[in-house]
Amino acid sequence: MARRTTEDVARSRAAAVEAAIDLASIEGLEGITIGRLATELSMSKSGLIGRFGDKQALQQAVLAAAVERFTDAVWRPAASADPGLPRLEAIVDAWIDHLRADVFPGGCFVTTASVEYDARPGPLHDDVATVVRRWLAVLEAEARTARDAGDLPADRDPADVALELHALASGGSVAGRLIDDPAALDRTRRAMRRAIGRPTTGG
Amino acid sequence: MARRTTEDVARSRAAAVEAAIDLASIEGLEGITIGRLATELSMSKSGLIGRFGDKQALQQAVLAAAVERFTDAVWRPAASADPGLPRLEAIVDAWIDHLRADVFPGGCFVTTASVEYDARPGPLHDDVATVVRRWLAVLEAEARTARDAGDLPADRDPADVALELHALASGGSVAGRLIDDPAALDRTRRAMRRAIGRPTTGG
DNA sequence: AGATATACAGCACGATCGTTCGTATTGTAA
DNA sequence: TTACAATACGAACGATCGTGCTGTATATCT
Repeated sequence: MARRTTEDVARSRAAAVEAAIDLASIEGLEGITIGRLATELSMSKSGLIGRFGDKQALQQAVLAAAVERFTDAVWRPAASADPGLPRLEAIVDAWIDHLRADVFPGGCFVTTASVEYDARPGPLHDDVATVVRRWLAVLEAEARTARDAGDLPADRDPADVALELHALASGGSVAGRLIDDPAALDRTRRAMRRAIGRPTTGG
Repeated sequence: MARRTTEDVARSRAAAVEAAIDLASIEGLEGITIGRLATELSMSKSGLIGRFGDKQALQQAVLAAAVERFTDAVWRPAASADPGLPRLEAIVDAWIDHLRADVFPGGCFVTTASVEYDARPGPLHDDVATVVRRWLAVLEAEARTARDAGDLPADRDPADVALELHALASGGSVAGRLIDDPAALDRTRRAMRRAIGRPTTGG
């Protein structure tokens, strides 16, 4: 019985974080309130915050869990593809798929967090920045591999490719969601494929 | 003297809106607080809110004024360029310039507002969506002109170009600001130029 | 000059914010 | 059985939220 209880506790904490992810993907990480989250989880404010210490620790836990969710949805399916261009293409597909599937009910969580903290200092800013830097580094490494293999133009900067993909995915999904345009993700996908295509392959 | 006073009032209202723009570009449109804004303007909460009616009306006024500021910085300088590709290139340059010049102290205001309201219904959502739709329509019209003039590939969808430019500018500037990478705007500019370049011109 | 409208300060309101208590319950370890 | 740590509750804290109401000073108009 000992095991069961421990698992229950862990699951309960995880459940709180998962609920908070969904809430924060809509309202923002700063839009989380202990009261609302506690109500949604049918528990007291003090009981909820007690697990994390304070609100900031909760936000950091939520961010970490959301990154995990993103990694599962985008990186993991693509990791089995060959390094370089094939993997980049797999990432693009998985990326668009995860946006279309509403893995985060309010749009990409990292994008929301990025905008929230891009001009506000603090631990949360640093955490989000670290996450984005790491993701850009992954994309850049794949782009470099692709270029070295001749799958991208030799004069193409891998860091350019990385930022371009990231900007398109986050900007495209936000705009599409905002103006409620179902074609936006298709356009975004085409643009991302263009970004990793050889110029001579055309649009 | 009558004129003077009326102008003072208008200027006072405008000053409130301008201060709110700067505040909201950092903290978000939802992060505006009557109390903080009033303190910053050295006036009472009731005196401030009295000019607008309620907070939502203030937010809408702030959004409208921010759009004006964006238009002044990006559209107006480019409007004198020839329609089509030249104007698109001028827009890209002005766009990047305005991001580099920190026209909005906390990053592009419309981007912040887009992310805030992309998953939240209400009048603010509708206002922001209208603004973005209008801007995308402008970009699309220029792209169509460019394509019809042979400055873009015939099989290139003008709406694709519009969304691509918009996504790159908003996504690129957010990421660059977040990870504090001074080269990000250069990369974004290259990507935007790539988006309106003929494939054969290369990277 | 007197009437009227407006702008704003001051104050209070109910609500909610994050946080901190004290306490009761529970599972784990000695 | 006893001691301990974790969990969660209810209640309350001071602070701040947006928004009313009221009095007053000033500006505009007749």
